[in-house]
Amino acid sequence: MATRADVAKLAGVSASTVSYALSGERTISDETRKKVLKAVAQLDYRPNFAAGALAGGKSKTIALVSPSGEFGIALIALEYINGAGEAARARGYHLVIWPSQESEMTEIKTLAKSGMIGGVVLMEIKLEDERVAYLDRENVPFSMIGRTADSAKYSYVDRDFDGVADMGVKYLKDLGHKDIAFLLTDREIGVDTKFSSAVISAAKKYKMSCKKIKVVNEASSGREAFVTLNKKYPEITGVVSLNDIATLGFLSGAKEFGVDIPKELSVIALDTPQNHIEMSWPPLTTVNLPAHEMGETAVNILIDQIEKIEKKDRQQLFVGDLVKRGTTAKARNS
Amino acid sequence: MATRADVAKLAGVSASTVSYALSGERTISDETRKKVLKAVAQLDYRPNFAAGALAGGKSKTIALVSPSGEFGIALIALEYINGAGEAARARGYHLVIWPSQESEMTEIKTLAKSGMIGGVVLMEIKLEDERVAYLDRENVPFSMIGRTADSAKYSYVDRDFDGVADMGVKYLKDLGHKDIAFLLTDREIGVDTKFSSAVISAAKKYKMSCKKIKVVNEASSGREAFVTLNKKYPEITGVVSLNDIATLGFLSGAKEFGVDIPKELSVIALDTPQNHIEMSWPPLTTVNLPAHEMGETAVNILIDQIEKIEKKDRQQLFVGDLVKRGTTAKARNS
DNA sequence: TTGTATGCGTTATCAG
DNA sequence: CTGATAACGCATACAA
Repeated sequence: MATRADVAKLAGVSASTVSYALSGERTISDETRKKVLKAVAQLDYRPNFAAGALAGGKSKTIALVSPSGEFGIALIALEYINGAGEAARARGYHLVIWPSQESEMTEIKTLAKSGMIGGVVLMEIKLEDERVAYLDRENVPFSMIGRTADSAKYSYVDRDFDGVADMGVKYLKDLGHKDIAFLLTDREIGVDTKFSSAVISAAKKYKMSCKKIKVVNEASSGREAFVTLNKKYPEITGVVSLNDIATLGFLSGAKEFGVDIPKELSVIALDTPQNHIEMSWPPLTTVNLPAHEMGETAVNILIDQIEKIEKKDRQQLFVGDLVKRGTTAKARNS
Repeated sequence: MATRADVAKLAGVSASTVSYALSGERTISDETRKKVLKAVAQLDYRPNFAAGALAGGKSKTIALVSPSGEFGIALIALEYINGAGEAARARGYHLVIWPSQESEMTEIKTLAKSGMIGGVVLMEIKLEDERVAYLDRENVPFSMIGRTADSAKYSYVDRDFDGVADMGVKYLKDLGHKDIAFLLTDREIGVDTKFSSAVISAAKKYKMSCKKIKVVNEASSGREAFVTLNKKYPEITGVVSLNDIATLGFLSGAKEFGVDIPKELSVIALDTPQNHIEMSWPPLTTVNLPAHEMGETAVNILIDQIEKIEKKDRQQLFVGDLVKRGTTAKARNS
């Protein structure tokens, strides 16, 4: 394995020159740089991460604390992970996966002190999150996918809840719907609360009536939601769902009871994976979450922070795209 | 951050003694060990990975080359990843994620030469895989999730195709089914071929007739498969599916055409994620793939190899569990 | 613009 | 059983 010394010898320069030529930390004549780069290519030299981390005191490795993975979040999680991994590599960093059941503090501590981690990306953020407090206190650079209640001073990417809800609800409004319902889990965590009020205020903005139906992350629950809706709220013509599995059950329930989607009832699912493929018939109209891009961004703002690059956008909100498929149509009464 | 030297000083021993006390690479008196461990605890000392890798020449970091992620594999992939990550950590290793679009050789080379990788876990193995050949040639320890055509000499975990097919088909037989069909994608890669012949021979073993229906990974395709089946093969009472998305479409098609599942037709899906949650109504009977455990095992056999621990089981095949839910019942004609 | 020297925290090789 | 001491490959302050 070629080392920096080998490169130096071949290029006829000193070892440190090679370092600087590669890192750009000081000015180098064009001629020397060319010699160095040529030698690098010839020897197929790749810098040794461990040595770099040890000598420089800073590691070019980022840890991503990943959730253990229920089904629902799993798909999205992988998009985040791949996005983060790609962004890291693009900037010369490594991305370590740290599967963590809970907010295991010992894990986080080992991480922070292993000397091989330059920063941390956190997922599954709670409104009050002790991991955040700890990393902040220990001066470990970190960014979040999601955010705490007191996120003002931290770096994060998150969904733009209002934007997402608005996009979905407005589309129904444009199709002439006036009475809608929304399906949502009720897990007492930030996401649910935020989506709930976002949908409600979007409906209010467009002067639509809006009922909330609670579901859990299962098809059977979505089916029951349909039964409830069908019985209790016959006036409703449009449904916004925030759980794609329950949505599948909902569609299935409609089919079972002979209600035609989208002719009699429109359904739109929010917050679905970007590479959502057609899991239902008719295929579901969705507002996708750009998870891949969010993962990338989370890493990029973290690296900016590590490398002390000043950027304004240390907090970014994402909406995603409305993908019109087969479950939405003009309101039956419009 | 406490270093080994600090520990040595506090414990009143030499630096190297601390190393050996921790690694167990040479015999240490009980008394000294206790002193050392106490000092370690007091200072909350955590070894520095980078220094270890640099000095020892061997890194306690494993890279997992992860697929970019279509929907179909994504779920399973996350289970693999988390399993692998946990196993790695349990043995004092780190798991780096290396998202890789194709079998990008440059990526693999960077990896192998970065000096921070002690071994590699490969996913999405092709029958002929140049990454495998390269790692073998370069003497980089690796294990595979999946296997090449010439896998005899390598370490891997894989599904037991025959076992999985047998489990599913036998269950249908036990329910009195005699004429079955199976849904399968046809991507010209190892998995499809192996599952295809495994199902066919299981059917033959149990003296059942068996038709093959090709699908792609979409609900609409599953729906069409139902239409085909309904028209062309009315005698069939049981269906084995190897694609859970298409299966959803299949169920939906049955509902649309008023065919009762499971009374008139049984459906069982093979090779689904272990934490498969109820995506359909009625909930799908499945044979799960123990992906989490497979990820763990892939890492464990790799570490055995790295640490030159002799084990027989460097190749392991997995079947998984039959989970009986609501889409299977006694054959209508039995 | 470039070269020299030192140290990062370990592991491994010597001695004792 | 234990203690010195030399690498490991690189970054960086310092000298030229």
